[in-house]
Amino acid sequence: MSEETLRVRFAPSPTGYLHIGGARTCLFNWLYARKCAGELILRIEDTDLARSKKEFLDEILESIEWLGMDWDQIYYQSERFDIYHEYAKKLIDQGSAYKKEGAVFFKYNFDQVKIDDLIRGEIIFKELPKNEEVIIKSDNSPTYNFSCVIDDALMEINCIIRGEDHISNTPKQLLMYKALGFKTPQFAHVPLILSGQGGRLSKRFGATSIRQYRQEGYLSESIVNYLMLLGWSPGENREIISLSEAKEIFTMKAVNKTGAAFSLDKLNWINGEYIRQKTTEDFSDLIINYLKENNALPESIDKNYLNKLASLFKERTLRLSDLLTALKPYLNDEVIYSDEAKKILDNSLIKEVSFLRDSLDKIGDFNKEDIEKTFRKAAEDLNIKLKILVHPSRIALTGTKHGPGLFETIETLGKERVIKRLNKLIDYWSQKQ
RNA sequence: GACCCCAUCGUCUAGCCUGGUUCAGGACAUCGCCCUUUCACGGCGACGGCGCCGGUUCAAAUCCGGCUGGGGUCGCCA
Repeated sequence: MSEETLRVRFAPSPTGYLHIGGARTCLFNWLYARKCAGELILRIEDTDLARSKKEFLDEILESIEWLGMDWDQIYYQSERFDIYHEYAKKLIDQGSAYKKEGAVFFKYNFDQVKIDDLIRGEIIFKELPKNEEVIIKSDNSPTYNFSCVIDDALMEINCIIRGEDHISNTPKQLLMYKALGFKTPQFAHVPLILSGQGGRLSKRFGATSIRQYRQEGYLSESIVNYLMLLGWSPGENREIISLSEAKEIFTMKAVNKTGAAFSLDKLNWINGEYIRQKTTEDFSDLIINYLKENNALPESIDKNYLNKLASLFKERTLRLSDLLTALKPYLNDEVIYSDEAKKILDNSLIKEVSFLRDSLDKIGDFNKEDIEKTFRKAAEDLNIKLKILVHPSRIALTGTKHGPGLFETIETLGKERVIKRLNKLIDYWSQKQ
């Protein structure tokens, strides 16, 4: 006796972009399928012809792949209307369904309906709000609950992994399985993702599509990792885990029953972790692509320079989008002093900074070690603390109070830019007097 | 309202199935200290939780019941 092959499915509706919740449902399906050497079927539920759009479909497929998942088969419900009609007729013929007002209604009686749920155990419904359900609408298209049952049965899905919001759909679907004589599948209703406030995610959250997170500079590894942690735990106090590792140790039993609130803070932290794990070269490539996508990469900037920026910012970047502003002084000629920075500039140091500028100008090989030596020597000669030179210099060069180590920053920017910017600060002070 | 699901730090969770080894472990966030030219990283530390009431038991976060609270569903949407 051979074990039955696991067959699961993810069934998105192309009436919107792939959102966080859908992505996680897909993820659990994928993890379970891969862990059990089963098959993942992608079923596009495009029965609502008016609202389904190619644009959404493309985005959904693209996002699934971008996240690092794949599928074994794909079906489109819009191509299967004949099949649904055939089974509706069967139900009518056997007296379980009837036509009314141009639609087909499935009628049912029951004592109780039992759901075999891998995550929640047995769920028993003793009452349902209705005793009939539309299965074919008056425009001849099937309803969700009907096409879903027919397809899950025909595609031999033996474990249905979906959101908890579908629990209440399950009894009527099970009744249809029974009426049609189909073998009933197992279920796994995964908890919902809630907004930070505890409510439904999609309703109060703006940024819910995977595409949007991608545009904001989140890495696919981070999103997948975070989504896995929402409702599942790899154990051993692990927080950072890759898809390929997770698919080895995933179990449905370890999936929680409780809804989980989405935390941008934690996602940001995970994204930072993945960025820090990148090699400088990889991070540099990421930056290049991101800047290009946002038309923020001047042509004069070369790869070598970007590698240096990557190493400067790897430890201090949470999202690639943060770089859009942080990198401005490095990519553009103009430096704008922030309001916060201007306060430090109240104290004019024309003499000291001029001296520093002249000292720096004399350095032959502009490297951070010699730059630091020059700074220390200048401070000593001027009989002031190093800080007194460091803070205004940083502002002169980048416009802000914060940033990477100053000496590395100076080396990266190069002598020409540095001298020019120090002169600009000196001018700024002169004009204030 | 009816039906269904759920309940450990502010948030995500480990522990719960197989009660004692847990005056509950980790992570994010917050706060403090260290490192340091700033920010960040890193290190160290603090804060903070088993919703409530009963029951079972020598013993309950762990088992049972009720209550309360939160969530979901009640569309010819999916």
